[in-house]
Amino acid sequence: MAENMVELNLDLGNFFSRHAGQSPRPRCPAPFLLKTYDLLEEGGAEEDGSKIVSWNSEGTGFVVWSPAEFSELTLPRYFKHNNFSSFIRQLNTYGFKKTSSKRWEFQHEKFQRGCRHMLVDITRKKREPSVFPSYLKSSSEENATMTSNSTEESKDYHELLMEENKNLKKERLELQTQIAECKSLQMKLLDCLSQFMDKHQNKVRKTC
Amino acid sequence: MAENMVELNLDLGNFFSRHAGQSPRPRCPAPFLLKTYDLLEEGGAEEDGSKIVSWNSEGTGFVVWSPAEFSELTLPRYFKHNNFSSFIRQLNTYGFKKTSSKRWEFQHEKFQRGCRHMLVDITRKKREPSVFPSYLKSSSEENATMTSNSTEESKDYHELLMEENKNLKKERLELQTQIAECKSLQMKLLDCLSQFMDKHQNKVRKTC
DNA sequence: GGGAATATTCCC
DNA sequence: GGGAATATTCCC
Repeated sequence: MAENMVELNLDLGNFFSRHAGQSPRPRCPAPFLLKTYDLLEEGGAEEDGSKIVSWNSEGTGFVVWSPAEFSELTLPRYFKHNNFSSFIRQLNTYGFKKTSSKRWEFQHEKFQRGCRHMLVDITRKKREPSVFPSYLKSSSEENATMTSNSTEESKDYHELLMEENKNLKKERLELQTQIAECKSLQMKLLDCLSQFMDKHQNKVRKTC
Repeated sequence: MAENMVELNLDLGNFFSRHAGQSPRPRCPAPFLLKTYDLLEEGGAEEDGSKIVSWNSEGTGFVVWSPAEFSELTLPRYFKHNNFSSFIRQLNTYGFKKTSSKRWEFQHEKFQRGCRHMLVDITRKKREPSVFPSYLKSSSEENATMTSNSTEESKDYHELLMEENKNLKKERLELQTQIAECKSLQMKLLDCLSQFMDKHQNKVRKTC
């Protein structure tokens, strides 16, 4: 059914959110999420009636009933690979949780049957770009000061600093513009003055 | 011929170079380079004798004679896509240069016919992980102060951010001072002008 | 050409 | 599960 769907879902229209600082919510969901959702809608029922992958009974998550067939048959129709582990890696990247030890079931609060629109609320876990390679970081908690106020509500230190810096740069640009205008006006005034000088050379030499 | 070669060239054994800081030379070349080299060895001669892609006559670079066929036939046998532009992007990442405006010819000092072993000397241009999003960077060099003591060893994210923040505030103060001086000078000039006006009211009314 | 986001791979 | 390198895409 979705034979030619693999190359669709180009995320055109992400442009506006991309360079907008703290994009609060992208206009369209990540391709990975759309493909995973669509792959479930399609169902993938086998000839014998068994399923390869499907929503769980409540529609609050999904189950890969046959990882082998899922990898060989389903994945390459939606992605550029047929590795179950790469699929899992993506699920983790987007914050899905494995919710059963007995079967391959995954859930995400915002990934629900019938709620394709909610996918926009699912974002990648952002690894904040650190200057230090992770293997040089101390694993102990001596850095606790940095993460002290733990509530995820308030913007963290980085974001606040970055936001202030962004504003400062904007302000700098405005000030530089002001200075340019100032200097331009100065030139005009000086021109004007020199014209006076020329015309009233003798009389006004010592006025200023 | 190379039907099943696509998934080979896994870079096992790169472990030792990976976590070693400035890995001086990886044990094996990047998959992209091996594939590109191999794809040239294979040749890709057409039925009619024309070539899709080949080494140049000196063996110092290669030419894609038919981008369309190269994209449709060659690329997907070695890579997970059939986009010429993605291939070009990779060439740029590894420092290849387009060496002709008339045909799709590319060269890299270390990419020579018969020298598969030299591929280990070709490395990705490393975007050194910058703390600041590029769209916040001033394009001019006014921030030179920030990278003054250039040794990349010290300073983490917070420190860099705070330092930039501090510098921005200092800069703001300087700009504000400049503006104040500018305005002060303007006032003087205007004063001066008005004195002229007063003194030569009748004569010079239309000079400016 | 290249920056940066997302995808895929590899390893811990 | 997740860090990090490489690959692919998208945009400037």
